[in-house]
Amino acid sequence: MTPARDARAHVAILDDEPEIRRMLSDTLEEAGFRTSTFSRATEFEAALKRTAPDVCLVDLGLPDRDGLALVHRLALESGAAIIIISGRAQVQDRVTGLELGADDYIIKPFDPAEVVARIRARLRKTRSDTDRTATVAHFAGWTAHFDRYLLVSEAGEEVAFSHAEGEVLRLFLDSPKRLVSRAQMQEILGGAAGESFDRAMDVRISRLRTKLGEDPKNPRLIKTIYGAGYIFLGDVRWG
Amino acid sequence: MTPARDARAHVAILDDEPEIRRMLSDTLEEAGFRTSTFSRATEFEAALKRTAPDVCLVDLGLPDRDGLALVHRLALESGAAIIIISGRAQVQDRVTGLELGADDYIIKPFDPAEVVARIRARLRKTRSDTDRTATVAHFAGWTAHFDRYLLVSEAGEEVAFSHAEGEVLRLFLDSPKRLVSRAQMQEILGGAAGESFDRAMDVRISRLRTKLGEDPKNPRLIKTIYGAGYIFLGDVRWG
DNA sequence: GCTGCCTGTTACAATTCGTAAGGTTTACGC
DNA sequence: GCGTAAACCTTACGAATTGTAACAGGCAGC
Repeated sequence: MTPARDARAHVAILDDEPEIRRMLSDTLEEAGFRTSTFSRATEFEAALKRTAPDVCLVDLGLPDRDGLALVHRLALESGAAIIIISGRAQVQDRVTGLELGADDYIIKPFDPAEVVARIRARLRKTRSDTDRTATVAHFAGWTAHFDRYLLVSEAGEEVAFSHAEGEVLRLFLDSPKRLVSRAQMQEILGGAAGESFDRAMDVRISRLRTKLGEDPKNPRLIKTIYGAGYIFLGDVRWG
Repeated sequence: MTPARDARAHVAILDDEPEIRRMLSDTLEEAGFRTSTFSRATEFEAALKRTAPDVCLVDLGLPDRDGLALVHRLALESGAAIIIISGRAQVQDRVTGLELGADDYIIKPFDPAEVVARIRARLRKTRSDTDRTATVAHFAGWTAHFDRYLLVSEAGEEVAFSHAEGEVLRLFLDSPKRLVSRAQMQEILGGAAGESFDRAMDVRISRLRTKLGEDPKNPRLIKTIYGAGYIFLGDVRWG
């Protein structure tokens, strides 16, 4: 149903030094991660609109943006684990970095092996509850059976959903309570770029909302973020 | 009144040095955690059967048990976040500690403030992915529901706010009674630099003020500091 | 062929939010 | 006090974004 996603965890690396980018990227690829590297914050942010990495490695000493402010925004908006890499070794730096939402703080110079270990530690906690093979999900009084294309309400009502609707629903259930941009949807659902795909997406979501019994004026599960994407509220439990 | 369940997160401390135990315990209590301390692994394990802490701080240099083995068991059996505290500073030590299931590794001697920050970082992710970002805030007779984009007054009136307005409101509620400069807003709200962003910001704030029912002549909640920024007055309570 | 279902497309309505423009307030020098 | 410049507020407007109804093509099964 979902297109064969890359099973490897995706690590985004933001550092202005090419040496370090390459070193990190090589080490991480070797350790079994998928990586993408960026030298500038703007570039990095643009990429985040298209794809949602599992971990972000962020160097604080960026030329084009205040690193801490970037971390703060990431922490609020992205579901990724955020690991700061920094030359600033003062305790106060580490404390403020962590308070602003970073999940870890690694000091330069660092040992690549430790970076790998710390990334793994983060992924264990973040990812553990996402069973990739699961076919049943519970949320907001509904039970979705992806193998039978069926939604079952608490009262026992059954509502069938289609393949296209299921793709969207699964995408939402895979990352509840975080922003899913249209670009990400396009990437994952494999739509052709362009204006018309947006309309198709709208329609898919509209139909899904109807089946979930959402009030059009005031949807409680699938929220629209104007100019940014959608966010699925509701606690999700797979299995 | 029935004793309310202790809402504070519970940190279990296992260290054989009384000095350190006391120091950690004092700092953490002061930081708003509930603590319990243990000097021996056996004692600690016995306690775990009765109560499930949210975080375990474990010193590796224990007299009565191999610390790493203990960490490994904890990682498998307990849902707590595990933070190793150790005098062993080699990269290899850290890597094996993390691989065995620890969530963080702090080297002695450490700064208490960093321990607090790292514990908080762990709790953010572990505690329940759901309230990663708090979603309800009370202030000045209002209750803001960020998940529903709704302000509810004491009288029960509901006022919807948009995403852009919510961003600003959240920024204020995150740092009440402190000056928030326009530069900070720009960084955090991710606006492009330039004159035009200032005007946009003005409008956002104006609209927010209107929804909060502020008297334009005499705003009580969002105060303008001419030439510097804004300051949000009003006591904020999250949750 | 026909029928039913799924899904994209079109068209139009509704909403959001930045921008422009003009008014008001503040700070500061006189 | 007054004048001026800069900062700030508000309103109205319009471009961009999103929602949804209605239509049409495609593809199964019969």
